[in-house]
Amino acid sequence: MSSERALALLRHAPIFQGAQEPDLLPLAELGRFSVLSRGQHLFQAGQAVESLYVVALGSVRVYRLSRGGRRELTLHVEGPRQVVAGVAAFQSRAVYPAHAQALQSPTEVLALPVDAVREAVFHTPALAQAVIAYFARRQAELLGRLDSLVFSELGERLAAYLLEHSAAPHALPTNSELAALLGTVPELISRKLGEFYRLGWIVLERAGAAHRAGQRRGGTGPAGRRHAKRGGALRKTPAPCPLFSPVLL
Amino acid sequence: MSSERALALLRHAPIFQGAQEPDLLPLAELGRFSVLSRGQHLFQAGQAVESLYVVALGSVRVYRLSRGGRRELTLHVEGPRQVVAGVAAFQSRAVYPAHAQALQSPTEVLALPVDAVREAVFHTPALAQAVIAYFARRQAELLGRLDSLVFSELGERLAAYLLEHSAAPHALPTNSELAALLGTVPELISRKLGEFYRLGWIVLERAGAAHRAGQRRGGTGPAGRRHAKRGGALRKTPAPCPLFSPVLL
DNA sequence: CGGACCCTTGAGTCAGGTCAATGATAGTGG
DNA sequence: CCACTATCATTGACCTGACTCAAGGGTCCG
Repeated sequence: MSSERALALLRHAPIFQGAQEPDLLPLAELGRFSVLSRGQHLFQAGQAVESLYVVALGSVRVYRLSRGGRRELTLHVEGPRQVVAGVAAFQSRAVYPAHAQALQSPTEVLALPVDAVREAVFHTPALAQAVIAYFARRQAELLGRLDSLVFSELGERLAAYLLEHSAAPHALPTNSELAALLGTVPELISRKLGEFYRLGWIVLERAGAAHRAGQRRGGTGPAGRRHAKRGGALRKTPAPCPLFSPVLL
Repeated sequence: MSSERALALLRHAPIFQGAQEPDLLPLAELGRFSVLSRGQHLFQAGQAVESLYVVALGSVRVYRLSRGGRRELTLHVEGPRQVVAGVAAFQSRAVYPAHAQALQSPTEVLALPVDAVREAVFHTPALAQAVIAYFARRQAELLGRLDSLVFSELGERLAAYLLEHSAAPHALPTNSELAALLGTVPELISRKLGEFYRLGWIVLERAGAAHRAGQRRGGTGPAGRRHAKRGGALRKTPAPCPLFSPVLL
């Protein structure tokens, strides 16, 4: 039964944190899994909202395009157990406000019909409470995003990103992906990383031996790649590039 | 009884749209009105969240400061019936994420204790539903804000603002206020408005005869003030400045 | 009249962005 | 194994929007 998998997934989804199994059962039964490959879209901005998705495997990037379509801004990258379009599902004008695409190659999501979700949430206090808490968290994140974009400059945002993601040695996303995440263009990411490298804030390493876990960087210029650390008042060093680990200094 | 006024206010607050009077009664009874004068703070970012506020009269500006404190970004300006700190009230780490201050001189707000609000919302499906819808709207607004800040340049944001607020002839906020709203500094607002004026996109008029409705602009440079129109693909003309009315062209 | 604010401007600086060329890598189909 | 193509990263040249600093004037209030 796929509804068992669905139930297990829903039980651990933060958006429903605190809900009891019986509350989630009806939703789990309506859920349908589907598999996407890297680059495939779950939905495009402007489409009518039909489903809310829970990531089961892989990861999904939610992003908006600039009017000209020349630039994009990544709003979220959701991994397993995270929800995509969780907010849109409760909006009255039911169109997705952003695009969503799979980032890795097997990416599996559970689609839940929005009507059923609304129904369940509105009739189950525990669910409603969980959703409210989730929305509040979400908005706090967005606010943080907002003022980092307005108040801090690129170097700072990049350094913050690197520090935040330096827990385990791992590969850096593509420069384009980083650019979309930080609200800029790939060229600037390259320059900044180069600068950090020259300053000794980061170390770099070929992606060579790396497992090709869904996405890996292609060519590498002159010196290979860098890795970074820094920030307004931050202090930390980085390690190997596509792969890196943090080291305090 | 002030609780009657409170109830009337709550019944028309969008955050509780759809709720029935009996659901709101307990909240209304716990509400306390207070009056602030221009510039006075309802709360500062970082303080523990104790109340959620519903504006009864006047208007409240919610804003964040940059780390250095040199710049500020206005997140919302809430008028009568609107809620301040509606999202913060449901966050687990209970500290206000922003500052809030009265914009006009009598500004009256109804303070509701957050515990009571949470209690009421979590136990009343109609309220929970209303709050969820409100949060979803709120997030959509924030998203719009986000990408206008990331994707469009100042002239465009200013024009958009002017168009959006040109319904009735009325005074423009201070340049500093506009700057905070649009994520920039007062000097640039002045330059851009001047530019729009020279282009004939806006007309201006001394604030002279204007009623001093809480805030009015002080001195006026050379030509007085401007008024604006323009935008990526927008078409509209404006009228007198501090006071203006829109005119299609 | 002095002080506190505002608005307006000129000058100068710089981060961030555009455009385009160069080199590499990985994957594909032979 | 190899030519071929698509995707990336890196850089130099150059442009410009946005910001800072500072000065000049106004208005309003006490």
